Amino acid sequence: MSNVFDDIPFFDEEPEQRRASEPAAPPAAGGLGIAARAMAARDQNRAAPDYLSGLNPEQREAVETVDGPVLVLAGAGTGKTRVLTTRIAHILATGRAFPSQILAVTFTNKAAREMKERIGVLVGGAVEGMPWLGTFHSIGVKLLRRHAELAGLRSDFTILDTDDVIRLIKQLIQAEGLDDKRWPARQFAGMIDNWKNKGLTPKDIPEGDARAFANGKGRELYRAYQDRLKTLNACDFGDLLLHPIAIFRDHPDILKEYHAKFRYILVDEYQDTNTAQYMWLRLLAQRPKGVPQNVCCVGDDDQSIYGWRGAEVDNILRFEKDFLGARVIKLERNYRSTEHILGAAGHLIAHNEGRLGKTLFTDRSDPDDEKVQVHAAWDSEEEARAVGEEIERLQRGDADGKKHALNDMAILVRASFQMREFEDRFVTLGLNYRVVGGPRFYERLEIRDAMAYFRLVCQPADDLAFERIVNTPKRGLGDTTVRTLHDYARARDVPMLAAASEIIETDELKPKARKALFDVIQSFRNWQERLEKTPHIELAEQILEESGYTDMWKNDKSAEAPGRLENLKELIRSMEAFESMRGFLEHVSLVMDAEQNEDLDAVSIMTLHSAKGLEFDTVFLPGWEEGLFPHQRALDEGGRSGLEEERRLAYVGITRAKRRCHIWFVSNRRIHGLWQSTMPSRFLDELPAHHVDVAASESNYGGYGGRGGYGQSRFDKADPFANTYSTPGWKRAQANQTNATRDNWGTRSGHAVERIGYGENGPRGRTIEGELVAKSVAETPSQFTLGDRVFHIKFGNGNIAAIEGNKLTIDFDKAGQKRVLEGFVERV
DNA sequence: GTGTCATACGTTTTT
DNA sequence: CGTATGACAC
Repeated sequence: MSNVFDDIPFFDEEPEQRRASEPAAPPAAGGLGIAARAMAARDQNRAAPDYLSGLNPEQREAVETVDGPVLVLAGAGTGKTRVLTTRIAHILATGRAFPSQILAVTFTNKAAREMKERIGVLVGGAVEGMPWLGTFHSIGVKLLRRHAELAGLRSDFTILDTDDVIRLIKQLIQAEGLDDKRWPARQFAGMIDNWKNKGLTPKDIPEGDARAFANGKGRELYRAYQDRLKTLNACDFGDLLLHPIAIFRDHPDILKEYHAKFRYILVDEYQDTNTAQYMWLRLLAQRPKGVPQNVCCVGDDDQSIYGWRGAEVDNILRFEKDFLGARVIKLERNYRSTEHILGAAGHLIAHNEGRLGKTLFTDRSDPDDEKVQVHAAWDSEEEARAVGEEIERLQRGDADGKKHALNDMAILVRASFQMREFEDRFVTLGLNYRVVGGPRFYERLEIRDAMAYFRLVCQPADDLAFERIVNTPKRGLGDTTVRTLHDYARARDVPMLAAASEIIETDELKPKARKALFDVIQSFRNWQERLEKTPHIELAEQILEESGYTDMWKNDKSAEAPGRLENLKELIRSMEAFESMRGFLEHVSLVMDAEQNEDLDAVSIMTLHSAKGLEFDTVFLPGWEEGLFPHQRALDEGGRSGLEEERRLAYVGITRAKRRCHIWFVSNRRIHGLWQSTMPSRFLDELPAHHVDVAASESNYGGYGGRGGYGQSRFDKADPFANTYSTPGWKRAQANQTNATRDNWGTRSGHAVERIGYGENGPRGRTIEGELVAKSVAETPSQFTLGDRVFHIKFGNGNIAAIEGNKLTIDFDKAGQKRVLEGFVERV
């Protein structure tokens, strides 16, 4: 392997120097590089390198099958990240490539960071030497900075975030003379995003799409948007992928250089790739016949939950066709969860069609392991209360004698509005919680303002930044002045800051505005001069001081003002980690998250989507009701595939749990301000009885059980007939319970034994027995008949209009037609 | 330019 | 029902 690298063009500064002074192959030992350290690690034990020990056979195969295409189907909790990082370490240790010759792509910055850290641990020391490990977007930026001119940009282009994009589009819509209320900029931004996810440029978009917006001007508007970006020397997120794709396509010589450069390619979360990312990857990974395609994609089709934003599960299903001779390795040994949790999750996901079909298993089996618990509550308030109680019980340790940390518990919801009820409850309880994934640091008003100042100093052509802060703080440069300036700039095709310098020489503006504008220009000239001389942190402070921005908040007497000032300080502090203001800006445009406080012991509350990749000892999954989960809109707009994605989301939720998983559903939930009667989720029906307990004791089926004061719901207080009322559904349900199958809403299921191992039913094996509860139609006839007059606590009196098993459709006198479980009504 | 009223809307989200 | 955004008046 002596001279194989000689012909490889290097683009990295570091290897470039090395090539000039040293042999091309990675240094054997003693060097400072990551490869050298890895090789040293290998040499210590030639037979079985350290880093390979402790891998199971499949993991080891995935690590050691380094040449040729490999698809690793890694189920939840099967050591996916470990495989990826070890594989990289292996490539380095065996001297197959320099760190800079490995392209490793992730979806989130967090994943990239984690991977870097873990490779560092394996190889010893920090991983400065992996310049091409990052997100699709951060690698896209890197590529684009090098070849910007081929995309009609300068290499110092700015990256716009969604907020900038929307403001820009709004301007364009108005410029077209269109009504921006009828054609919301936000919506069009979404459309552009979707097009770009599919790799479509203005000429490629379907005629129907083009017509659907702005009186048929969709395509022109998209084109105008791209033109505007070019004049602004700016990019949106989609362009970070699309521009490189276009460059690779139009310049085969450049693509060839990268082919030579990237000897090994790895992709994480492959099931989440969209069409544009797929195109990008294929361009880089596919080689002429006979040339090895060393590409390794890792993913899990069962965890594909981003179809709605353009991810194509097909990409993973199609891998073997795209890369002929691909080795497919399944990782099914789970190191995370109990067999009950895996059993429940596996049985649920088996209801999906078109899977690649994995079955997670574990050796660990402990008779003390808790089954997955299904709980019922009357309404969402009681749900929050009961979850809070369970959390406190675990915390105190009365459940199993062990005290559990709040950090090991999480509540995973389908939609963020569900969080509020939990937050309210936890505030009253004084229970620490943390909301993960909410509004982010860099999206805050004051941070965005400050960033706009910095952006404009570094990039004088950034008109969006200019418009944002030209009158913040107030300088008497109102709408009219800005519009005049805007038109002036557009007419001459120059950036607004430059136009401002010109316009103050004319008499187009009123003297007052002219003076104010002059001061702004002077300030920016000043700061720009200091950019190279002054340390960026000092400069940042000076900018915020001299512009009057910090004063603006100091003089603000509102409650948030102190917090905003604190955030600005935090912003300055976070700049310390960067060597220049430009470096910082680049980081922020790509990494919108800020670290959470890990020291505090707190329950995590987050959406199921943001829980992917995480794990907790105890997981609470509230809101398993038809319409919410699966979500009605997913059903309406996505049909069967929409339902399957919801089911995958449920699967993701359950598999986050290591030891305990509590699922909840309620009978009444407030949706859009109105109380709605809700049906238990169909996913509950799809859980295997064998691994699930229906917990009756604590909550008394939403307060209906009436055993002791504990479960008293406000229903009991509100209704004088509560006691008599508490009988029908619940008592019948209890009477119908069989030993193995506890059946919660009065439907007799009858399947006592699970006959088919979870996951063994092939793609078409839809008949799955041993479910928790039989399907909607009950085997026992309803005690009600059509036309019966009934009473419901929330909806009052009504007549039965239809009966399906235990589900009644009732025309209520006041509340209109609703579907409710028969257990919740009483004949009058 | 700021504050107040009216109206619309109401999954999931990274980069 | 609650929030977020926009229009309009002061």
